[in-house]
Amino acid sequence: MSEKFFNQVYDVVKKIPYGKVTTYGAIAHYLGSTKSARTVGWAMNNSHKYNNIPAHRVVNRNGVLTGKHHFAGSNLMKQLLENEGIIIKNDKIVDFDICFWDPGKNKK
DNA sequence: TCAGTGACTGACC
DNA sequence: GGGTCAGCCACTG
Repeated sequence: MSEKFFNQVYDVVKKIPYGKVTTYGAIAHYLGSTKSARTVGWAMNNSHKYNNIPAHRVVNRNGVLTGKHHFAGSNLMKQLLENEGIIIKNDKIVDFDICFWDPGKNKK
């Protein structure tokens, strides 16, 4: 089923620990193909209808908050991340290398 | 049904 | 080192 891909994306995002972030590519790679990152993005686009998806913890490979415009406020995504101890500067995660969380590392 | 689009990424020139 | 192209999957008109 195609919705399984979405379900897996949501499942991974929900497993992101507090104070950690991941990338579309990491999720896509975890699900099979790094090139499926677009679909991950589309899944996040649909995630707004779910209130248990921490989409603010998902950024692109540069650590840039590319999806912040999809939140209620442009600074909401930044505020949520900073609230978790993540430093944001110019819509970009400063200590991205430290905050990065790889889904594969958490694989059961 | 076909074509276009999207919160992306990697490879190529 | 920067711009362009193609691939991925799902949704919409």
